[in-house]
This record gives sequence, structure tokens and C-alpha cells, in this order.
Amino acid sequence: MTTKPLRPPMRQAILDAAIELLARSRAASLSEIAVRAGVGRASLHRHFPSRTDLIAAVVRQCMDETDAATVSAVRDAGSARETLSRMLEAVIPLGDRYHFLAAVGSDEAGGRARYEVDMEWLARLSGDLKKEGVLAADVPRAWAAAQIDAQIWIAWTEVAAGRLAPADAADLAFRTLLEGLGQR
Amino acid sequence: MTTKPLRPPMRQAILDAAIELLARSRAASLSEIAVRAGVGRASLHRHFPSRTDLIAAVVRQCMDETDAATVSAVRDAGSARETLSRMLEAVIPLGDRYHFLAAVGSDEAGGRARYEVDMEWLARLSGDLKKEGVLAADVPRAWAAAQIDAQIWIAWTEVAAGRLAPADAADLAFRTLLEGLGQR
DNA sequence: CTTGAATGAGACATAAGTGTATCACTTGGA
DNA sequence: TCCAAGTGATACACTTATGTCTCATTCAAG
Repeated sequence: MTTKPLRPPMRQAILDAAIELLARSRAASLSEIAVRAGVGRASLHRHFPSRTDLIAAVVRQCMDETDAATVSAVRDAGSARETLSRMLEAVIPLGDRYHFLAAVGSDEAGGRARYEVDMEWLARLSGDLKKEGVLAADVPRAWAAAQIDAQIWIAWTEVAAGRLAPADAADLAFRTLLEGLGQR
Repeated sequence: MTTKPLRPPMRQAILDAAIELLARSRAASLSEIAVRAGVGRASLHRHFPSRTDLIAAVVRQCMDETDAATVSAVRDAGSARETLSRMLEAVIPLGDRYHFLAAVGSDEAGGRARYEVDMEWLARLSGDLKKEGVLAADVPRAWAAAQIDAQIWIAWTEVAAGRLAPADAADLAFRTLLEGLGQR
């Protein structure tokens, strides 16, 4: 019953600790990360030779996780509107991942690039939503994409603060996006 | 024609350079800031003994500028709705200041506190907007405040990217906030 | 049991940022 | 002209993070 070489749980422990601490402060030191992971700093360097390598690995993992969650949630969506709704529900609970990407993105070189890949995906989704008549035609693509991105951020912040449940936050984000906050 | 002791243009040059560089990367060094300001690093330390002092001064200046712009823009507003509209128009062009506060706020101790003062102001404005019937009654205050904050951020980002003029961005932010992006 | 790989702990060198002190130079005012 | 304050440049000490290395220990496979 050998289940593949899932040898290194340590590697994952380091990545988890890094996500947690770097999302909170991009200046988190490797020592702090190693301590949080319950690992010696030397071992950390064995898995990730340099700080850059570690961050690149975390970025990759966060992107992979959010991408996977999005893809599976969106797979059988019948419309762009449904795609948006399901994407929000899937991604908002992964907010710490998203938070990390945004936080690191503006500093680190590699992070920025992949973060902008996400933004491009959002821009394309915005285009689809406009074609579908869900979004107003006169709204700039970049504006719409930024709004969706902001909704994910805000929703996760409120969830992390304990003010909303993930599902409620996703609903509120969806509604705010389409209808705004004004009195109906 | 002596116009007061406007002696230290150097102090302002340092503050301007700090705003510019720290907004871009909170890790900007004092050397970089001094160079950008056209000033020796020693002189920078004469005006701001420590890095903390400099950042505190920049935070204070940014808050003062945004506050002053907001207060004067909002002074003769006849309603909360008008207050929101004018505030957006006044603050969005000061986006680099706002950007700096947000960027530094999540790390630096002093910054966080004053940033949250702004958020409290937005929360109160949200309450007024709800009383006025402009915002839907079932929208949480914190959610509304976060949305307004996000609009300022997004609008400034789009302005800084050259995709929108400040006035257009303010209009778009106001409309998005109240009506969302959906087809009317 | 033996062996080899991985780990934790610690020493070490290096680099960068910060804060202080010193010195020579400029400049504006008495 | 002379003087004092402010400035730039530079050197220095101190701190912190990073990356490398060594060595004893552990632990699991053979």
C-alpha cells in the first residue's frame, strides 16, 4: 500500500508557514518561517536554496491552488454569470492565498507577473460578462476586472475579521458587483 | 515681502521623495530616498533622526493632505450622497498619498492606527448614507466602508495607469458603488 | 545490527541598512 | 569681512538577514 513518494511533509510545512507569515508581512524572515514550520533554518535552505526560491515556490503553490479551485468550480458553469458566481464562492475561502499573492506581487519580481495573469483572466471574464449582457457595455474591461479583484480581497478581509461567513461574503460580493450598494 | 519662514524646502523634498519611493516599495532605503531628494543621507538624518520618524512624518503629511482636501470639498455638501461624491473627486487625485498610507499601514505601527481612523470616517459616512436611503439598509457598515475604500484605490490605480482621467474615475467609482456594474 | 540519508544546531562569512560622528565647504547675515 | 549654521561626503560601529558549512544525532531501510 505504498502511496507514491509523498516523502517530504516538511516541504509542505515550510510552504504553509511561509504563506501564513508572508501574507501578514512580506518582511518575514526565513528564521521566523523556519520556527513556525517547526524546522531548522538549515533544513529550510536545503529545500529552498534562497529566499527567492522559497517565494517562487509559494507563489506557484498559491496560483495552483486558486487556479485548481477556480477551474473545478467553473467547469460546468453554463454562463459567464454563473462562472463569476462560482469563482467567487471558490476563491474567497482561499483568501489567504490570494492575499499573499497580492502582497508579494507588488514587490517581488516573479509574483507580479503571475498575479497579472490572474488579472488577465478576470479581464477576459469581464469581456464575456459584457457580451452576455450581464455587465453594462460602457464599463471599461480593466475597471471591471479591478472591481472583481477588489471584491475577492474585501470579502476575504471581512471573512478573516470574523464579520462574515464565506458563503455570505461571496453572495454580498456578487450582488455588490452587479447591483452596487444603492437602494433598489 | 517676507513670506514667513519657509526656510526648509529640503524637508519637503525629502518628504516628497519618501512618499514616492515608499509608496512603490515599503523597503525603500534611506539612501535611495536621500538620492531621490537630492540630499545627503546625513542631512536626511538631521531632519528625521530615525526611519521611524521619517515614516511618521510622511504618514502625518499624507493624512493632513487628504483630510484637508476632503474637509474643504465636503464643507458645503448638502447631503451624505453629495459628501460621498465630492470626497471621491477630491481624494482620488491624491491617490499616491492614499496608496502610501495603505502600503505602509499594514506594516508600520503608527500608520495602521491613522489608516483606521480614515476607515472609521468611511464607516460613519456609510451609516449616514443608509439613514439617507442612498445605501440599502441591509448592507453591513464595514462592508460599505471597505467598498468605498476600494473604489478610491481602484480609481487611483486606473488614473495612475493612464487609463482614466481623475474626474472620469471619480464618476465611475461613484456609479459603481451605488449601482454596480450590471446592465440597467 | 549496520549503514546512509536527512535533520537540527550552531559557527561563520557576507551583505545591506541604519544611526552617529567628524571634517571641510558653502552661504547668508551681522 | 567675518562668523555661524547648514550641508555633503565620508568613515565607523552596530544590527539583522542571508547563505554556507560542519558535525552530532536520528531514523528508517537493508
